[in-house]
Amino acid sequence: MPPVIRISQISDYVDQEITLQGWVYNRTHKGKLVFLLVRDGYGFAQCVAFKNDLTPDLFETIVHLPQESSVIITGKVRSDPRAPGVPGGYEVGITGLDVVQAAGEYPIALKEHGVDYMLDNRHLWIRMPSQWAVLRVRAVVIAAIHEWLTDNGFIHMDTPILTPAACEGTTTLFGTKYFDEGMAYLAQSGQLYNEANIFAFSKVYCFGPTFRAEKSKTRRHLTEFWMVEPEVAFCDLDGLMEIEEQFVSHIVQRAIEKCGPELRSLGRDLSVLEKIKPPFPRISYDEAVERINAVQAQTEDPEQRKLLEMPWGIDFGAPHETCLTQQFEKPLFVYGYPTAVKAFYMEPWPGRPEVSKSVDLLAPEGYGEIIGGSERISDPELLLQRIHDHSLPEEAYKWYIDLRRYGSVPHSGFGLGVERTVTWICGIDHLREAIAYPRMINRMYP
RNA sequence: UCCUCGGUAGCUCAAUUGGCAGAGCGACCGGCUGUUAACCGGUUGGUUGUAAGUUCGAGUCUUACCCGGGGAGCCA
Repeated sequence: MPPVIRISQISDYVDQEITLQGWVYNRTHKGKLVFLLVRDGYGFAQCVAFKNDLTPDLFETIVHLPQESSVIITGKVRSDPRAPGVPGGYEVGITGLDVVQAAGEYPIALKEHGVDYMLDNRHLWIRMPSQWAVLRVRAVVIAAIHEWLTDNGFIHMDTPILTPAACEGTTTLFGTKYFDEGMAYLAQSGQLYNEANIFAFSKVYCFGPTFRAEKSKTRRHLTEFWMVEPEVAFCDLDGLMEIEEQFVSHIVQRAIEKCGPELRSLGRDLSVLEKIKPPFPRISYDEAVERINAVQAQTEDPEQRKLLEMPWGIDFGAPHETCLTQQFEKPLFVYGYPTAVKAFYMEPWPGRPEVSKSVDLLAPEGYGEIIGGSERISDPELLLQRIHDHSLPEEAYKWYIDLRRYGSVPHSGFGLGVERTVTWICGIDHLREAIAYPRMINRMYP
């Protein structure tokens, strides 16, 4: 048997005999020839069977091969610009074919389907080129995250998933009974543990699933999503923004480098992504409010005008983020949010206690927030006061306050949402396609 | 939780004023040597989301409920 190759490497095997192990994605029957679009996990390649080249039995088998049948194909690779696939441009002239299994009638025809139907068949949907491509990009994004952080002195620390209470005391949590200790809650952030970890390791990050029991029903929310949270000792807000822009640029450039065919197959314009390099524009919350108000003043549509209303002091909604990010080609830093709309642990702006040393990173093209971060309070007295102001149980935060007693330093950190980042890089319009098995308010199957 | 749109064949959708339940795709059979979700001919396919009501007659009108899409809020 000729060597088994990966379709992603097919261009290295022109004019050579090869073997493909894969599945029949599509079959087109043209009388005396049959086109099979075969996928092997690494790509999609057209294989062509001519009646004159094969035994009558084998040709008849190929003519009737059901979609998604598993096959082992031998043949010769040739370059042909007509051949579709990922990457396209090469096809295999079939000389032999073994059917591993002839598939039963497949639920997903290569036609239009509704979202609900596709999500019910998510375990099969991930085989299709668009979903396959997005999930390949996701894997590269995750690898790039680990790569950049490791190369830049960060150590990966795992933080607990079962936690005793709300870390930020804001969002709704999933609870479960925990033996005789009362309730445990699924983590919504590893940040507070990260803050403990930096005093041992200086630069750390956690990476894991995050759970929010909010009844959000939008294209930007999942109840279970993945977040990477770096935290850095001796780092202020400016230092944090420098890290973030280097980090995000690396992720995007790696995606272009390693997933060009996948991104192109999704219809993504790579020249847009190639511009994602430091420095990123930085504007204050104050300026952002002014910019939104300026756009709002020129908006004719009364409905849109109402959505863009933006008095100083409120947090951005989706329409505000869209309005801002459409003004820039690169991701946009907005820093200095009102203290009142942010978490209790954020350092106040010097001389402006109503503003916090916080910064969000908004992805361009209307994709919106992919990072939330801040400099953390380092003074123990101020931290204690904030805990009281937010009516949080002091006893539960004893260990966290300890961190400010024993060698406190200015420190900062952020959280990057993996699915939002993948959604933006891929240019798709819904978060649910950026994870293999999305968990949403009314979906837990499959 | 709120606003809004929808639920008819395996899938995507039609069905005029309340008057015979239709098409495309899929599947199956046949034809075709360059298809890109091929195309052409034929066959197959129905508890119209559930329950009640109005009516000679309901996919269509009324009420309640269930399920889903899009948006808002909240956030990554």
